[in-house]
Amino acid sequence: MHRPRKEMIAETRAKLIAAARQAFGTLGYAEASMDDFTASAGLTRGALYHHFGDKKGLLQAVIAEIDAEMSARLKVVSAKPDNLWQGFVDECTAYIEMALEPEIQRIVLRDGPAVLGDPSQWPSQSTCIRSMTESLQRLSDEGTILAVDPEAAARLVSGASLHAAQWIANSNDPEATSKKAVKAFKVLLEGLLNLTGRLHQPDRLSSMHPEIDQSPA
Amino acid sequence: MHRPRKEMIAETRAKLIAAARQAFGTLGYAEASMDDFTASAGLTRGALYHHFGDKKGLLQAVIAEIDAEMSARLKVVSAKPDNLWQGFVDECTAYIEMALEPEIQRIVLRDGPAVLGDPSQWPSQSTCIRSMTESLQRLSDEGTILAVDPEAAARLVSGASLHAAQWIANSNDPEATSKKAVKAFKVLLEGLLNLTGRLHQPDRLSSMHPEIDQSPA
DNA sequence: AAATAGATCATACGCCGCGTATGTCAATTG
DNA sequence: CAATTGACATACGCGGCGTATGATCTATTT
Repeated sequence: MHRPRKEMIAETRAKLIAAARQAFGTLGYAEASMDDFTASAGLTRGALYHHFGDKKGLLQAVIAEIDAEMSARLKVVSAKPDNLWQGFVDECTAYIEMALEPEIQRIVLRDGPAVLGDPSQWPSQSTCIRSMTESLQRLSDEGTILAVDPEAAARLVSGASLHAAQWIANSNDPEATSKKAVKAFKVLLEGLLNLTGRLHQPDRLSSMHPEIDQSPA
Repeated sequence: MHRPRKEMIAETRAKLIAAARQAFGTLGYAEASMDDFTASAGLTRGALYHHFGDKKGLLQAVIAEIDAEMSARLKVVSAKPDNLWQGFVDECTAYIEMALEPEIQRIVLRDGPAVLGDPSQWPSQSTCIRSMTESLQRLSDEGTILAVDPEAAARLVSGASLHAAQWIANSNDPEATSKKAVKAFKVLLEGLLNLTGRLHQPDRLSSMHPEIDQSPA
């Protein structure tokens, strides 16, 4: 039987990825010593070079894993409501909230781009963008939003979301900052809505961030 | 006379910053050898450590220089038109165009955050944000835009701009991508406008990107 | 004016981390 | 059962960084 063999290999890969993810997330890519975190997985750099080629390869694998998780979470969130627009809004909210997590900030948003180049080029990041793009495409077909290029809108919205998240996460008063960011984000998103003949529909966005106070300034 | 003395020191600092800026911009921070680029400036690492403490310190100085240039360019652009909104739009345009420059992408947008942490924390990046924030504050006072927190809006808009710029710069077809991005950006920005009683004013944004076709899809 | 102090920069040393080349053992294959 | 391949560990060398030390020059002090 050649099963335990394959399983051992998969386990080795998984252990390396897990150890690297931990090290990259806490120390950062540059400060994480390959000798150290491979040892913490009960292995050596030999295994690392065999499976991933080099340190960058491991980072790619770690990011791919994280991005797959993010994408899965987004898909669940956006598919939940029957209202498409609400699904999109929830997706944006979830996106911001994920970008608040230190591990994602550090590995995906900071070290990733520096080491692997612009995220819009990786297959992984495209997954999240594609998810958001599809949501916008459906909204466009439905007539809910104006006729803009869905991918372009997705990238702008995700860019705004990510910056908002980093701003919030590194703020002295994350609560207050979050309130301000969400309100402004709400206004920007309303720019996408097709309002012909129905000027203001604030309720559409009322559940952007349920846990946060939405009362006007 | 103790003038040449001061001048020599300033010149040394300037030479180090220039050499580092060149190396960081082309090779990237991690690949840039301190021995190499100090030598290219006719100096050694001794001078570097004396003036800037370490490699990070030099990066900070380089970024401060670049950011000062960016801020100056933005101030000029935004002050030119008599129309405040037009000034803001021009400022956004200039922001995107600067973010297309490889040196700024590499040093300020990718390596900077990875090495120095989130940009919203550095004094430098705040300069650009503050400039945009002030523009939005005036527009808010004027009643041209809705009452949102100016800093929040500035950060969202700059985030969207930066992502758009990176997307464009790394695209296979930058021309086409730019068209799509600008149109979507236009729609989002219109979300900020206070449209009470005057629903559509597309001409307000007509000069977002004069060199690029603005015709509808 | 001689001496002292402090600043500017170069030189020299050691450490650590990465990449590669090599070795070893187990598992698969015929 | 011999041969081969794959999975990992070990060993070596190189380069980069940081620091400690040294040399030179300038500005003050008396």
